[in-house]
Amino acid sequence: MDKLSFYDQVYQVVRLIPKGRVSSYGAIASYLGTRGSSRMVGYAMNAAHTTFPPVPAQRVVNRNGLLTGKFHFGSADMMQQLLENEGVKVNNDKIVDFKNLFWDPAIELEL
DNA sequence: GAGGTGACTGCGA
DNA sequence: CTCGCAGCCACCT
Repeated sequence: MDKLSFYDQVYQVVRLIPKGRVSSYGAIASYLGTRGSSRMVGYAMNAAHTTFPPVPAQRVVNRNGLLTGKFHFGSADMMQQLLENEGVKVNNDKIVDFKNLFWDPAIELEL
């Protein structure tokens, strides 16, 4: 726990997100016990592409299911392409039926 | 050591 | 309903 940096904790949780599912920054932050630091989760994603194996950051979106960080993938359409490739429908940079595809580690990992 | 940044969130007007 | 502001904390320069 304490041996891993906050980033590493975020990376591991994000990598646990099943294919075809999505999660939110706040959910991950809350699971890590830093609900108030939801920004840090997003910030961690900033370095996600520098880690290996790469973190499926496309599965992580904001509380509204909006692809806020799409621009950080290099191309604005990249994130949407990746999501659709996994079976997640995206419309106007927003995940379709987000609440249904939502994956909360605090609940899923609790079982 | 101190300051600035940020892929968010929640509440208020 | 939409827009704006403040809080939050780890990492970087």
